[in-house]
Amino acid sequence: MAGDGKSSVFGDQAGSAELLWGGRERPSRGPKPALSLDRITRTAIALADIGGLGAVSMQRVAGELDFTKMSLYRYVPGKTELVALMIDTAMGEPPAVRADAAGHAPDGWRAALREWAGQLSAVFARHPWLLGATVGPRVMGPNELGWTERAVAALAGTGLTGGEQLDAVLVVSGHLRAIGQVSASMGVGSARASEPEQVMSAALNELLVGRSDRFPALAAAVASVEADAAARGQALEFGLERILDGLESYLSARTAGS
Amino acid sequence: MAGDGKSSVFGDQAGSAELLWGGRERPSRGPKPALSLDRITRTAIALADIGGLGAVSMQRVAGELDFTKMSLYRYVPGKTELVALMIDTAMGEPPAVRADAAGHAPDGWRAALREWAGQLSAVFARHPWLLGATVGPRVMGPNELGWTERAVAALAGTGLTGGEQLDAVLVVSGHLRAIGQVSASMGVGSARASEPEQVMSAALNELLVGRSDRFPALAAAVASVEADAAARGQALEFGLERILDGLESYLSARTAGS
DNA sequence: ACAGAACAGTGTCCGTCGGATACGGTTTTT
DNA sequence: AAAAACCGTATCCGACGGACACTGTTCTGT
Repeated sequence: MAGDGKSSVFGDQAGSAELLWGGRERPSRGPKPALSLDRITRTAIALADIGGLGAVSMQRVAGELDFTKMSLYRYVPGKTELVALMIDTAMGEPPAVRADAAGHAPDGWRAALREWAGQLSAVFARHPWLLGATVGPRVMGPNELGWTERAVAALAGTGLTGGEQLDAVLVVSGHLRAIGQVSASMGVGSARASEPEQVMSAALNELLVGRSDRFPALAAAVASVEADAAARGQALEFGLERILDGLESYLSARTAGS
Repeated sequence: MAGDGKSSVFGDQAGSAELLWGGRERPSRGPKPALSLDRITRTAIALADIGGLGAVSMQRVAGELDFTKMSLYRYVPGKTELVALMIDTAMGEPPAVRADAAGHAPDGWRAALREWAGQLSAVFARHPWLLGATVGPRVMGPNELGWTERAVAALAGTGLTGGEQLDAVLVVSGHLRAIGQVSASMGVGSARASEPEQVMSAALNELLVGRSDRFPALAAAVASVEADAAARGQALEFGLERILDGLESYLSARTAGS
């Protein structure tokens, strides 16, 4: 395993890597394929957008295309690889970022990163299953890598080291994922909510009834949210701005010190 | 669905809520149960710790206990509820936090939150499947709620509004989850790594070979990490401190302004 | 032109999964 | 002692991911 010729950090996931990055030229012999990788992937994404990742099965995808289940395996080695393709396709090409001659964002790293976060957040909102699909080790595709590139590029001119740039991007994307998590809970149950805090506090509130003695701080916080309507709907922005604040103060402390 | 008598944000998850929070008194008639909810849950956790959530199936858990698969359904309504129990049990009781008479942490909110993060991070390291199990809407159990209570309590005396407290806790826990994600990738593939950045840059490096023109900023950042050994192993702390910095600067700006 | 190689899609089979149902044995209440 | 309640088991089901053998189609080398 670790001693074979083609050593790679990808391990058993070479199939995904090849499919995501490889050219896949058509063989010149045999009948023309009636399906295409792209069509399969997009059909699977459409199913996932409606019913979640659980609604995506080989037979359902094939059925949607009026084909047999096994025909899909001519295009995709297995479901794992299909999901990998779904992820990268659903991410889409990262939006182009404005940059000056030096490759830096004209409005500064903070605005660039903020815009990047908003766009990525919109992707998560459009494809909620992405949050569940991107847990655990996997191979990044070109689009996903492109998104990361954009974020790192926004931080490139700031004086942050390479490792710090990666770490910072991880913090921001982690926050977006966290927000996406609770946003994905929206519309579940009887209390229709439209904002993350509402979901959180609605769910928490029900649990906390009659138990505020066990969870006093939490009960107080939830009660405060329920009372103060103006405090709602800011979870994404609040967290993001706090992270950006933290980066900014770190940067100014660093430039002042050195 | 939304109009039935017992309206609840839990929707179809009443079973989990009852199992997690309800007393579950033994019925007085019939033979004594040979199993216990706790034994089943702990067996399932042990399986998940070794082979991930995918290694947990009803028959495997039952087999481990030398029982039939269906016997488990006397204790648990379904697998969803079993996983909910696994989550809350694996989280464990939140560690007690030192507090003074007013309920505030003696070393300040920053130290308290930092310690909380370290402890929660250790839980995620011990049970990596928790990251994958806690995606999507679900009912929080008493332990999970207890962890949240501790974090909110640490922020209770800071001047943050209730909603901001919840948001801040969400940011920190989101960061821990993000770190846990890439830490869970460790040991996959041939490159044995022990720190998040190493995993990230090792996986990224392999993809970036010969493609640095398409991803210049990323390639530069990764190269910098590979070169600078001292920059490694700080992902958790770096991100956490940045978040705490951001909260601190927000707090000082607020108290200065009002 | 023609044979054979390389390919595409199908039909059938297997093991595993979560779960429903029906049943016999056990313990307590009346 | 009878009846009710409960425990664990056996059997069955549909859906899942996937292996394999097979027929039909298309291109290539002679």
